[in-house]
Amino acid sequence: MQYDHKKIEEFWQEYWSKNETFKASNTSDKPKYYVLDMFPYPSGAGLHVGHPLGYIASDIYARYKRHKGFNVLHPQGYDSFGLPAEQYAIQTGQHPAKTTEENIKTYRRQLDRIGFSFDWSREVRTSNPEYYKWTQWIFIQLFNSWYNKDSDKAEDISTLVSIFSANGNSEVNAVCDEDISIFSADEWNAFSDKEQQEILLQYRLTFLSDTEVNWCPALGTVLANDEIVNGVSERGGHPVVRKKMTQWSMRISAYAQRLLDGLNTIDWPQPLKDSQTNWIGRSQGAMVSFDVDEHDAKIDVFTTRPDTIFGVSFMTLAPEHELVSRIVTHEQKDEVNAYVEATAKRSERDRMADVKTISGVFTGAYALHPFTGEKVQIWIGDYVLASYGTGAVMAVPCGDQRDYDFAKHFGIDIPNIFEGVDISEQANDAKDGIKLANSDFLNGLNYKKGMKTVIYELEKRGFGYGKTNYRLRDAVFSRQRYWGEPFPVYYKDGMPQMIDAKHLPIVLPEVEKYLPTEDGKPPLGNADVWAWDTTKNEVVSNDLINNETIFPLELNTMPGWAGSSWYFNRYMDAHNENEFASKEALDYWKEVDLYIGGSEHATGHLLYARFWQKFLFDRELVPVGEFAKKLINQGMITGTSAFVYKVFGSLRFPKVFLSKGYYERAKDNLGMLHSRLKTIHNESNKSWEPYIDYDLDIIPHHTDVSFVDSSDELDIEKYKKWRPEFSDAIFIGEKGQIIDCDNDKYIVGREVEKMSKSKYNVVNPDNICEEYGADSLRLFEMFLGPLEQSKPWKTSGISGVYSFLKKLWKLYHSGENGEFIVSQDAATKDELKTLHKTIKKVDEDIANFSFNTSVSSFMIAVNELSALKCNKREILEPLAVLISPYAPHIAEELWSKLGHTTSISTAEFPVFEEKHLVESTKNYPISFNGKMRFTLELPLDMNKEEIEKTVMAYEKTQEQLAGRTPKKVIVVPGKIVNIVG
RNA sequence: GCUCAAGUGGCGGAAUUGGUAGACGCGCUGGAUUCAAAAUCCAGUUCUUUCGGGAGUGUGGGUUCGAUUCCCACCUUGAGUACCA
Repeated sequence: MQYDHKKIEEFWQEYWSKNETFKASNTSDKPKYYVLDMFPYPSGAGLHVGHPLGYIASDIYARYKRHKGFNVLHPQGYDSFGLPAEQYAIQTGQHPAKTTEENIKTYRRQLDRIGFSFDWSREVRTSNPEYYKWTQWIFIQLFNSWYNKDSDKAEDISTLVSIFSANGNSEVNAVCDEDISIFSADEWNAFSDKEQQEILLQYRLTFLSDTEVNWCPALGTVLANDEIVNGVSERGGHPVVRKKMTQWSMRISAYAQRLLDGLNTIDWPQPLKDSQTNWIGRSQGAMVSFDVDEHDAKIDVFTTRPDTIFGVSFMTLAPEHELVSRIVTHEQKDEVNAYVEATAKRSERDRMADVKTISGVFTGAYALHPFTGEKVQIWIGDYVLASYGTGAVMAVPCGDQRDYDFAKHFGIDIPNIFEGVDISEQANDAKDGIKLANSDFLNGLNYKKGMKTVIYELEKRGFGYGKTNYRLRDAVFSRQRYWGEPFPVYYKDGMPQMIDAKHLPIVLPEVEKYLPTEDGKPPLGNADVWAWDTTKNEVVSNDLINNETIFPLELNTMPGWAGSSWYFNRYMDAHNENEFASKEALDYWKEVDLYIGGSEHATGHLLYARFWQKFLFDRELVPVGEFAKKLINQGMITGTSAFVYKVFGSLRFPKVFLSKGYYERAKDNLGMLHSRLKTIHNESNKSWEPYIDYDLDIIPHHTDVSFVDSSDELDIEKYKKWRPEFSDAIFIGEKGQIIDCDNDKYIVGREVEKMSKSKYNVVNPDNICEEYGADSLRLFEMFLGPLEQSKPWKTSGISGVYSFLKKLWKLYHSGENGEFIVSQDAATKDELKTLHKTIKKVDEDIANFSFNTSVSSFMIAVNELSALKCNKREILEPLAVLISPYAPHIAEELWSKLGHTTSISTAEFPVFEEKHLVESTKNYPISFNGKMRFTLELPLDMNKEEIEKTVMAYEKTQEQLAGRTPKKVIVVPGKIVNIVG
């Protein structure tokens, strides 16, 4: 019987699903282990071979952990709210739910075919009302919470209300909006309900505010900072402008420090930690107040270098700064206004792109230096950003290059406050080993001491205080989209009201159009039934809205990251209707032990999910403050695009394509190409016009990779069929001949690019499973290279792992007709050595996540066993278990042929015994290479003690020979023995 | 600009407490089998050589008996980030 991957894989996939082999229990004597993949967004294009890479890795680990005796939770689901389904709906009118449902079906079919050990009974979909009911519920919890800096955690809003009614807000140390006015207990109690609500909203962890947001007119929605790349939308590349809108925001800034601290407690990749650290952007320094001369105003600045305060020679405000209009002098007014207007017109993108140009205007006003009392000019300049710090800087031109450039450009003084440093060419931004000068009480101090001293003085004299600043902004949580979670919010008297949790979910209403309304409201503005009846507690028609009991519902929906910020907790108890997960389930599974996914989520999903987890932890809704102990970023599998080279120009003859080699020569020598084309014309008996223009060019075109074989030769017939407009084209081969019969080859150009439909380089895993089987696909994806690295797909390489599987099969199907034969004889030393070498390697490899090298050891093992003609049960049985995480189907098949009636996934991982390696040590020749290195010749059956004895004896000889005492002796059984002097 | 990661055959990649560089696979070459092809099996495959050797892990230095591995400088590539005061 031949190795029939199709039959085997179909059989076992059905078996697993029927027997619910991988269903995890929430109670077990075994230790728990939670392996999670980042759940996919089910796009219309389906899976390509790049997608399952991380899933295969996590599946191998999950299966391995089962063999090691763990109760493994390995779930999967869908992040099914998203923009593509909505845009498709806008174009076709098809409901996104329907598109999503269809796409999920395709995904599920494709995933099933690869043989994952997912527990599908726990599947979640973020767009299911049973799921987003709890997303809405968490939103309500956030609304009902405030951040107490004294206890350093989120607390119920009721604790804040009781403080207010007892003591007012002057003593409250909370993370809240800036510029909150102080009130007493009496004042609080005298406030109207609406006034109280307005104040509380400034403290809640999710709050409404008029924020300047990134508005994308083309998409009709607001985008978060991480959804914008180079000033255009990440999806679609549309321009983005700044716009003020009333939006829900999440007070993630409250958690800035804890999100930073938490990074030290989790095993995540360093680059990812770095980018989160960077994104949070903690910087330590001081706030300093400068009085404005002749005005009752202060300019607050944040600086990381307060020690350089005696180097201040001017101040710069952002053009948007609120003080600008107040302090500008009469003479400077026109100039300043013109500048402010000009900057406002420029988009963020222009300002970013135009870093080099120095621009700014003097306001005519002066600030007073807090220590010297000197007058310093106040300028405005667009190099100062309104959104960071206070929107104003104290400029120290000798210590900051931007201030330096600005001062040089406008001829402002550049006082030097660094001892022995030349600042005639550029600013000095070095800190170490430099002492301050011309700095009054800071003279002679270094950076560190200067910082301490100046902050002490600032605080003592009331000019400022030490401060830690974060770059992390509060996250805008509203989207003007249809296909997202509706807010459980209605508006009474203009104030947002939460719908009581027992009436959730608030289900997405039907709409006729998925576009924003004509008066600019979000798509939910199209819904007729979208009002809240507070007496019946249900969603009712908009026509019924009145002032008494029925109110309009929120028209925005939640962003994509809402549902993905807590889904890992839902898998623990996916069907619970009373809680988002039961306490028992949460206490049992606690957190994800291994999380695998792409690094592109570093400052999006992974940061927001940590934020929500910390919030839920504060409110004692989850038992741990970090949701994933270990995280691995799998690399991307890129495509290998293929190119044909089309001759282009105002040619009056049929289309011509050049083979790669000929193209390489012709592209720099178009004259040669021209005469060649002429010759070809003369030789050719085809009837095309003889005229050839000199204006030649060659353009590479993508061609579908499925028309190209492993040696990069193009199947011209297939290409012509695919592109009928080129059916009469002429193909010129490597040597410059017209390709007629078999006289020449057409070779395509190759380039590694991201897999994408438009580049025709997508490889579908279905086709690979069909031809080589899922086991081959799994082995090959691992074999391609290290998990974390991105690497190009090359289908030709798969033959290696495929023939490995065939060899393994043949080893145990050696009967005349290929029937299963297994020997009961005891294994020989060499056979045991092969087995145990493999056990050791595979065990280590999986523990280190270097899956690629285990595939190599499987191949070595099977090659060695084939050479020994070993088909013994004693070897096969453990070998099948070793291979089963990687190639589960063939492993199950062999396992059942060995007479087992349960799945191989219940088998124990074989135990490595070192004696099998030591005892089969081979002979090693001595080589004396002139100095201190020796390799010992050891007898065949020498054991460990004997080796050590021999080495000891040898050490002595060496001591005499070299006159030195050896420092270290390395004994590697089966390899070499070295003596190091 | 800054931060991080990485540079090893024709290709993907092995080799980490510093100890036989190029495992394993692809590709290629030769052979066996075959009418032929596919499949399979065997041998070879870093470069160079006067067949003794010699050189060799981006470049140049350093530490060491010994460096792909550690240190310094530089070059290249990739990723992230960017007027953050």
